[in-house]
Parts: sequence; C-alpha cells; structure tokens
Amino acid sequence: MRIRIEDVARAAGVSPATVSRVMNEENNVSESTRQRVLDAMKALDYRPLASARSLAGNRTFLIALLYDNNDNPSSTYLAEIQDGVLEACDAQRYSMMVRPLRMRDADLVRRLDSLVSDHHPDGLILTPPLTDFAPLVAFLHERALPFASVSPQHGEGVIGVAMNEQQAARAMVEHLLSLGHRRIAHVTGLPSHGASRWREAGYREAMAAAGLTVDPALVVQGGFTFTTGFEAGRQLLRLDPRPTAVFAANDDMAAGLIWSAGEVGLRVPQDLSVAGFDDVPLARQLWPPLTTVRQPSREMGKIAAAQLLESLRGRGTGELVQVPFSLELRQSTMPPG
Amino acid sequence: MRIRIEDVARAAGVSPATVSRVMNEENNVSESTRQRVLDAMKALDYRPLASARSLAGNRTFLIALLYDNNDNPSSTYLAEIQDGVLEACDAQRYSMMVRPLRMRDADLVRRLDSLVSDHHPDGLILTPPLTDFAPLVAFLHERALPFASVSPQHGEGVIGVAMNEQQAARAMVEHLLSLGHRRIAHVTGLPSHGASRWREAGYREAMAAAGLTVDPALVVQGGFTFTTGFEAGRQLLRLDPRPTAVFAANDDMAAGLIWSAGEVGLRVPQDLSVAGFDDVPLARQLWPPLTTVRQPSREMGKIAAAQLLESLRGRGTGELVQVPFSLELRQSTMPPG
DNA sequence: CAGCTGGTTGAAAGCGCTTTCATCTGTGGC
DNA sequence: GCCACAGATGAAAGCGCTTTCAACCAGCTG
Repeated sequence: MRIRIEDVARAAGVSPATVSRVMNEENNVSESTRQRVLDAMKALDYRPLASARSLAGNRTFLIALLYDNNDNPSSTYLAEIQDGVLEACDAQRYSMMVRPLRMRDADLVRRLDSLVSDHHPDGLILTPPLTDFAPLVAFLHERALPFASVSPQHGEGVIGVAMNEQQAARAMVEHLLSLGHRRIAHVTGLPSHGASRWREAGYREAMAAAGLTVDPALVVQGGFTFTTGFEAGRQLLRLDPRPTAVFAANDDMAAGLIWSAGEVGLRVPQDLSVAGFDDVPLARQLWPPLTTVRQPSREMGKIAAAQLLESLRGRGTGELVQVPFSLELRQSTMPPG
Repeated sequence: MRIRIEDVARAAGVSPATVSRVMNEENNVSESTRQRVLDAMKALDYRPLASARSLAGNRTFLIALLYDNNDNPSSTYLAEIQDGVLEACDAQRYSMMVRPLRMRDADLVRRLDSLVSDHHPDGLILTPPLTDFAPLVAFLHERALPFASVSPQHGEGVIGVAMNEQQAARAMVEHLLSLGHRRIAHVTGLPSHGASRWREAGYREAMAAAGLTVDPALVVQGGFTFTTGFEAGRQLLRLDPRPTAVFAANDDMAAGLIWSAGEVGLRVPQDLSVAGFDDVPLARQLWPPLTTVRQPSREMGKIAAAQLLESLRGRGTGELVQVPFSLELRQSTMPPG
C-alpha cells in the first residue's frame, strides 16, 4: 500500500541506506546516484513516515512555538507570527506545535517540561514577553534545547529576529516633529516588555535631539490594550495646554486614544494627531486610518523559524537577523491646527 | 538514560506487552496488575516515546486544526478556538498542529493532502467557513479521516459543537425590542458563512414575532470586518427616519458602527443603540462597552476536540454538542431617546 | 606495480513501542 | 474429578526508517 524507502531503493537500483542519505542531504553520495534517487522518489510520490524517521533518527521534525496569551493582549500579533512560522516549517516539512504559557503561573517550567518530555521538539521559538523570562531560558539551556527568539531584549548570542524598535519609534516621533508638533505625548506599554522600553527610549531620543525637554505629564503608562489607551487619552486631554500629538506604543492603545478624543469632542487629526506602532489590521480599519510603524510580524515569524531550522541542521549563521521597519503615514496625523 | 517500557515492565514485574496494554487502556488486564503497572509508571516518571508508539501502533496522537485565515477576519475568534483545542489535547496527551487554508485557493485540497500524507493526523478539526466546504469534506470522507466541526451549517451526522445562533440573535433583537426600539437595523456578515444566515434569520424572526415588517433598507450586507461595519453605518445613518438601534452580525462590525455614529456626531447609546455578536475582547474594550451575544469560543474549541478524541478511541457519542449562549447587556444599548 | 587513501555503497542491527499468537491459570459444567 | 473454556499474560515479530561498519573501487604515491 504505502510506498516505503525500500520501494524507492528498488526503483532507483540502490540500497535503502543510500536513499536515506539522499533524503537527509548527506554529502557522501555521488551526484548521479543522487539524481536517480530523487527521480525515483518523485516518480513514486514517496512520503517518508515521520514517526519512523523520528524513532530511528532521534529527532522529531517538530518545533514548538511558545507564547504568553495572557500578558500579550494582541492575538493578531501572535496570529501573524504563527502564520510566518508555519510558512517556514511547511517549506522544510517540519511541523509546528504551539504552547500557550503564562509567565504568572508558578508551574510554567513544569508545563514546558511536560511539553518537551512528551513531544521532544527539535527546537523552540520564543515570542515576547517570553523571550527574556529567565526561568524559561535557564531551563532551555539546561536541557540544551535549541531555540530562536522573536524580538528578544538581550540579543547577545541569541538566534532569532528583531527590529530596531527604538530607531523606528524615533523616526515616528521625528515625523510628528517635522509636521510642526512640539507638545508630543507618549503612552507606554507594559514595562516588562522590551517593546515598551525601546519605544519610549526612541520617543525621548527624538525629543532630546530636537532640543525639547519632555514634560513628565506627557508620558503616561499604558498596558498595550485599547482600554489603557483610552484611559491614558482621558488623562492627557485634560492637560492644559493639551498635547497636539500623541505617540502610542502600539495600535490598540492608539485606537483607545482616538476614541477618547471623540469622547470630548476633539477630532483626529485636526485637533489631535495620533500615531501608533505595529500596523495590525485594526490600524487600517480605524477612522481615520492610523499613522503607524509597520512591524513585519509575519515575516519575523518566518525568519525566526528559518533561523532555527538552519541551526538545527548545523548550518546557518545563528545570528539575530534585523528586519527593517517602515512608517505608514496615514490620515491620523497632520500639522497642528 | 531514558526510561523505556522495558524498565517499567521490570519494575512492575510484568512484560512490556502488559505495560503497553495498561497504557492503552485495554480491558484485558487484571485490576491488581494494572495498579502495579500504573504505580511503576508514576514512580519512574515514564514518558512513552511518541514516535515509537506511532510507528508500532499506526497512529500519531496528532490532530490538525484547519482554518481559513483569509475569509475569517477575526483572529481573536480563531485564537480562542485554538486555545480550547489545545487544552483538550493537553489533557489527553495528544498534540495539535495547525493548518491555515484558503477556500479561494484552487490547491486547497492538494495542500490538505500534503498535510495528511506528511503528518498523518489521527483526526481533524474544521472551523468556519471550512466546515461546509464541499471539496474539503469530500476529501476527508474519501480518505476516511475522522473530523469534528465547529459550528457547521449542516449538522446531520457530523460530530462537533455548535451554538443555536439563530435563537441567540433572536434573543438579542428581542432585547432591543423590549427596550422600546422599533426601527432596528441589521448588518449581515459574509453570505457564505452559516453565522451570517443564522443571525439574520434570528433578526427577522424576532421582528416578525413582534409584528414588525422589516424595511429592506434596514438590512445592509457587511463582511464581518470593522470597515464593512463602518460603511454600513454610514449608509444606515443617512436614512430618514434613522434606525434607533442596529444589530450587527459580529462585534467587529458593531465597532465600525459605533465609529460611524461618532463621525456624524451621534452618541451611542443615547442617539443610537448598537448590539454585536461573539463577545470578543474588543467588545469590552470599546467605549461604550458593547452589548453582545456571548459565544463561548474557547469552550467550543475544547468540546470539538474532546468529541474528536472520544470518537478516535471508538467511544463517545459522536454527536453535535449544543452549547448555550448568553446575552451580555452592556452600555451600548438603551431605550430610544 | 603494491599499497594506500578517500570517496561510495550496502548489509544488518537497532530505535521503543504494539500486537499477534501461544501459553498458562483458574473456573464451571457434566 | 475431568475437560472445555475464558481470561490474563508473555515471547517474539515487526513498524519504516537511520547509522554503523565493512567492503569495494578508483586514483595516487613511492
């Protein structure tokens, strides 16, 4: 019924061992043999049985995506990362499993342990804020499990992918400055996230470079959610003088800001410019469409997975790939009235 | 190093065959032996190697979650389903893989075929709108692959989970009627989705039961996204007389409606009541918080997976489980001014 | 030209489980 | 009290790959 390696071997006139070598891209097979085997595999539409490969080869062709769906409000962001990872896995016939974890739970490591012991993934992908959670990272090192990180806070010796968020934030604030804004507020995210710190640093850097001192009242702590953005907006719009522009650390909070402006009868962007960060689908769905920093999340997931898979094969550079950001200038920003 | 079945057998004073029988919950093992084996497994913290079980037992302990991330705008909904499925898998030591597909792509079946041929999942879970996509379902039947559906349109002989959406929609519209609204508009979803049809049917049913004829202008076609809700709102609010309440087929569109009201200076709920469907996190994040129908997506994912796993073991009832809905009455609705 | 080397290839022994089949034990029917 | 029989258990043969090890075959070296 099922085509086995033996069938391919027979068709190609070689031994199963040779077919196996071809499948695993070993380099001690002569080119002519290699071609014959590849042809036979294609002709028979051969699909190696994953469990047999795993059992004999002591690897699973499985990677696990870890995320915190509790401290990470934006399921859209995670969904995009996941899609990217899947795409990379697909290309290499790996499969992906996912594991939601909660940094708050005391048994995070135990849950991770059970994942690892039960399924033996060949490697893992960490997403923020898990990337820098010490107990988790320590566990992975202890078990010598390869992993790649998406946007880790500490990038030394880590493989994965990152974007220069500080520089991106600075560029966005410089855009607001170039429109003529001077009283620019900032709503931060959760302090435990690198994203929050980088974006605030970029904001301060741009302001300082423009020779402006930041009024402490203009920086409000948010939590990456619509609601926290909404509340930060209420607080900022009560100020006198009011800010003419607000840079929010993510799009969800920017949406909340726009909403709070509407509540007190201010119009965006005529009375208040609002800029966000991430470019989630919501950004284009808002009214007015949101000026924001585009973070290529899907692409980042794909790169992280590709980096991991490369390193699993003992190839690859094992570095932290930097992806470029871009500013999406839409209708939520304009020069101050 | 690793504890194998043989080690457990030795510790329990039985043969590996018996340990295997205990693991697989076969019923031809004496109770005393069973206990001894279970104790030994626990004492040694034995974790059977999945690939060995798969190879010998001809099953993979793997299920695949299929979704369409193209025609299904709400990544939140999918994320919740996914979490529920994971929870059920976890409990039974199954693992889950995910596969995004696009109904629009001609090669959907080919992509599914490659998933099945490469990974041999023991079963699948279908989410809307894939649940009723004929080529997909036909393929699964042809391959005799077990599957469970979440909210299928045709429930006969299908195992899975569903909610009576029509009844829920009717209840929501009845709530609006009870507040005193008479001119109630409805924004539909994508016509290919059962959700869209059921919700509209519930709306019409409630209106008819109240003895009201539905002005055709009050029913606007949307597409489940914020933007389509926003545009439907613009259209509805231009009507004269205006509707005093709108029931949107999902929360995203309800958010768009609220936004469109703001644009023309109408306040929700004083000038316009808005109700949604699904109760995604956004519903609570909006201002005002959205009155909506709670659909327990996470729970539904969990139930679908549990049903599938039961049926894989040859147990279970193999039916379509009905979950209850509830109305979340929040601040976006009030009696007409 | 014998001996060596390095590159190719195949035979065969597992990897850690499941499952068949045979064996063994205790039970009830006559 | 003996035999047939059902239930409980173990021995052993795989499941479909990978990998070690040995064999083989040029092509060189001295």
